[in-house]
Amino acid sequence: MSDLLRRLRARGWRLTAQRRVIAEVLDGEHVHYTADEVHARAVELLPEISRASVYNTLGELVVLGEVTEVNTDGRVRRYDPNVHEAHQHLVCSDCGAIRDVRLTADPLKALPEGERFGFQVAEATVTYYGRCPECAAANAGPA
Amino acid sequence: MSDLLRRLRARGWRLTAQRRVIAEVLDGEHVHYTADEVHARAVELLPEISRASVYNTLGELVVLGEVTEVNTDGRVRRYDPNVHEAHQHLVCSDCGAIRDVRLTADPLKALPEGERFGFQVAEATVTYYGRCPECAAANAGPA
DNA sequence: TCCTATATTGGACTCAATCTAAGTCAAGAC
DNA sequence: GTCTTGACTTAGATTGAGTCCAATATAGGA
Ligand SMILES: [Mn+2]
Ligand SMILES: [Mn+2]
Ligand SMILES: [Zn+2]
Ligand SMILES: [Zn+2]
Repeated sequence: MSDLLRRLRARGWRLTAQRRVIAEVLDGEHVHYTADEVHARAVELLPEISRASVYNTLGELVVLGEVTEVNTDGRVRRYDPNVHEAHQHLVCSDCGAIRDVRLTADPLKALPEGERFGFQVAEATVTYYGRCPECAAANAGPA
Repeated sequence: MSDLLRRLRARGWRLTAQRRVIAEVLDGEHVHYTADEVHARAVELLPEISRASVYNTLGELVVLGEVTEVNTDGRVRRYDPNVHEAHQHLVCSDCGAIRDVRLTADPLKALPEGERFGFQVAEATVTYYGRCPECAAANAGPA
């Protein structure tokens, strides 16, 4: 993701080894890692990288709009580098697996003016929940 | 919410002072309290009630389908007693205020078969984000 | 009233996330 | 190429929501 690094450079970012490694971990589509998962993968490439740097860098990437925070389980936050293609998420209610999905209708259209209460509505996130094929195969009954 | 209490009784629940008080706090529509907010309000009515009882009871109410968990900020979980009317949430990105909203289209309809990846999709949650009128009035610029 | 299965309690514990203070180094200036 | 400096990184402490548990209390049936 030297594309990302180039953009960050243009924004006046100091290109440190830690930031390079985090950008490399976040390279690839359809990735939704937690901060600790990013850290674990970053450590493979740069053993001394600290958790704080991972949190700092992820937070800055979110502010810059290069990554978005996703929370599908109400517990851990995940980081999604796929900001170029508008998409929503489909989550397995058993195992937590996450898939990117593209909708055929704009969710903002489903919120009528009379239900906006004077808000300047800017964004909608939609999360679908269901059982994935693997979990359905592994277990016929409920979780 | 003696309606709720009656239903819980029918389910074999013991009616303790703590559970009565929690049910009373959750009475009323359009309420989205955190566990600690429920606890703070419950303490007004029953000073010795513990945080553990609030968490236990909220968890049981969720399992029984009498309350739903809502997470709009990726941090704290909130508890929503409005399970009788299907609705979604509109959240102020400045102050976190939450409004219940009713949609004109079923969000499940917007997820085509080709984007379901074999999942048995059961549910969708939609959250809208924007600035509420109060925050817009208080501050013209961004947060 | 008594009994006991069930509920409550305080406090310790977990874990993600944030903060702190001291040390490090990228990159612009020369 | 070397110097300088403030932005960056680090390990460890701290916070705060949420969980767990052994001891204690009690709802409600016998
Ligand atoms: Mn995604
Ligand atoms: Mn609600
Ligand atoms: Zn699954
Ligand atoms: Zn607001």
